Parts: sequence; structure tokens; C-alpha cells
Amino acid sequence: MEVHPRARERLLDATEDLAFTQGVAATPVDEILRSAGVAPATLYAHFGNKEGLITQALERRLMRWDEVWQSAIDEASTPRERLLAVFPALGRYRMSVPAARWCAFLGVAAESPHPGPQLQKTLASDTQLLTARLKELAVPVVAADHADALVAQLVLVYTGVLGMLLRGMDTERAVGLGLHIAGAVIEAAEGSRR
Amino acid sequence: MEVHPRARERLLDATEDLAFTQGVAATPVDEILRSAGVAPATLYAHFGNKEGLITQALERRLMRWDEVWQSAIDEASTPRERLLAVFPALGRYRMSVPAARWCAFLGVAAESPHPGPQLQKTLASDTQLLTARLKELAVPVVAADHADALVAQLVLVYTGVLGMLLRGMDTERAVGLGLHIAGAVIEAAEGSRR
DNA sequence: GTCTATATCAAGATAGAC
DNA sequence: GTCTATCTTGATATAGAC
Repeated sequence: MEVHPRARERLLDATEDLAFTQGVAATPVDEILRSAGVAPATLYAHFGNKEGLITQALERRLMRWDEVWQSAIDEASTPRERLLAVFPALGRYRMSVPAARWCAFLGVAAESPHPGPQLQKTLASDTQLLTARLKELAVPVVAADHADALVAQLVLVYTGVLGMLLRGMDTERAVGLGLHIAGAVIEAAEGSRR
Repeated sequence: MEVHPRARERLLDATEDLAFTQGVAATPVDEILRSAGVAPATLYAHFGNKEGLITQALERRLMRWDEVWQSAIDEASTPRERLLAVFPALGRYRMSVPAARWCAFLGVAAESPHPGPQLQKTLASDTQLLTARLKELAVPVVAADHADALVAQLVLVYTGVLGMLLRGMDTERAVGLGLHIAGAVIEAAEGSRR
């Protein structure tokens, strides 16, 4: 078979294409190898095993999501818009990467009852980024002692948007719904401050 | 090995215990058989294959959820309470059955990129029940032309609650958050009617 | 209908050459 | 680092007796 110098990147690309759309367990390593045009031993040389491959594909994905979200925040002009930017960012992000069926991180978490330490850490870093950044963005919008509660609510709404994708809703509509609900939630939080 | 006359029920119980907590693919048939104390051939005689077993376990589960939800609605005393009853019902339901890690239906959907017709139908019937019943309950609460939009929002919130379980939140807190957000969403919908 | 024993097969992972 | 070829395992499903 042909030799591919960028085997590593090709494997990560194929993993995003296949494992994050069909599910990890439903995607045999063979299929990833065929799609990447790479030999088995190459995969194991780079990633150790299948879980290592999945883990590093998630890590690369998280970096991209981080960038997309951050730039959406940078473009927004009010504290409220910055807090809500996570929703349009999600819409934009999903057009820029091989679309997971819903959420690559939650999807992998759902089928990994006993993740190894590395994978566990990577999965946690997704929720970590989500809550930490929302917290920063919430502080200018609501009173400090309401920020944590508001963040928890927004994380739930954001997670709900992802879940709607799994229920078959298209991205635009799910994001629009999420934005609307998040708006109502913020109103209510602002109201409770007065 | 010992003979079990209620092999069918035992298999469904074991499936709920194992497959809906660990994930379907992560739960070998052998493990279900061992847990049920039943022989392989018995399983295949009753259910045809693994997917058949999963499907029927989901169907039984949906019937129970239906009952729990309906009785929570019956206990509520105002239209608004009846509409919101889905949240406390979820909390009660999860204490009454072997707890899936988050949601048995969404969990199976997430790892089944190509479900067979029976499984597909069963998975759809979950979302179907959710939206249809919420629609009935929403009509007395908001103007008719806002009911569909409100239902979509509540389905998202409900789905978000389930997703938070997957993110590791405990049931009580997730349900409480969902109830709070749903309240805000309904306020906003009522407001837009005025 | 249920059991024991086993067939079949696919999947993850490795050996060894280049 | 990458390839070809193969090993090993573990999982789904079936055969045949009771």
C-alpha cells in the first residue's frame, strides 16, 4: 500500500469522520485504517491503542472548539452577547469540522463506562472549559452570588442543544432554540437580582 | 446450570442493570447471561438477537416511564404544574428503575448509527411520547399558536437534564435545575402572549 | 424452553521486514 | 515510520440433547 508521511494527521481526520459520527464502538479500527490509507502498525506506533487514538482526536477537537468559541466571544460587543456567544459559536464550529452526530465528547463519554486516565482527563477538560469560561463571562452580567447558578443553567441549556442533535434536530434550529432559552434564563437571573 | 422459568424477565432485568449503565456495546451478551443466570440459547429463543433484547428492554422501560409520568400529571393540580410534572416525574422514575447512566433511549441512540426497523421505531416512540404529551399539556398554559414553540423548548430542557446526568450531575440537582429553567421558559412564553 | 458445548467471525493488537 | 502478514482474543450466535 501507498506510504503516507502524514499518517498521524490522516488517522485523526479519519477518526473524526468515522468514530464521531457512527460511534466509537461501532467503528472498527480497520475502517479508520482503510479511510486513512494507513497500515495497522502505524496507528499503534503513534497512539498505542484505539483509546489513545480517540483521546488525541478529542484533544485536537477541543483545541479547535476553544478557538472558534473564543473568536465568537471576541466579536461580540456586550457582556450579554459574549455570554451568549457559545451558541452561535457552536453553530459555526459544527460547519467547520466533520460533524459528530451530536457531541464528540458526550458521545465518547456515553459509551465509555470505564475510561482510562488519559481519556477521562480529556473528557473532563471539555466540561471544565465550558464551565470555567462561562463563569468568567457571567460575572459581568449578573451579581457575583448568582453567577454559579446561572452558569449551571447555561451548561444545561448548552447540553440540551447537543442532545437535540442526537434527537435528530438540525443544528441551526437547535442553536436558535438554545439561544432563546438562554435569553429567558438570563432575564430571569437579572430579574432576581433587582 | 439451574433452570429459570422466568428467564425472559430475568434477561430484561439484567439488560437494564448492565447495558443501560455501561453502554450496550460495552456489555457483552455473556455478561447479561451470567447476571440473569440463563443460557445463551434461551436468550436467542426469546429475542432473536442482542438488538432484539435491547429493543424489548427499552419498550418495557418506556411503559414504566409512561406510567410514572402520567401519575405525576394526575397528582398535579394546575395546568402549569401538570406541564412541569415531567421533571419531578423523571426524578421519581430514576429511583424506581435500575438507573441508566443518563437516559436509556438516548444512550442506545448514541451508539446505534444504523438501528434496525424495530429498534428505530422504539427509539422514536420515546421522543414521540415526550413531544405529544407535552403538547397536550402546553395548550391550556399558553396561546395555541405558541404551544409548539414552547414544547420544543421544554423538550430541549428535558434533554439537557438528561445530558447533565451524563456530565456527572446527580439526579436531584439536574431535575431541580431543569424545573427552574422550564419555569423561566414558561414565564417568557406567557409574557409573549400578553 | 432450557441446557451444554461449540461454531463462526470480527476486532484489537503485534511480529518482523524494509 | 511504515508496510504486509498474522496472532489472539473475545463476542455473537447456533447445534443438538433433554
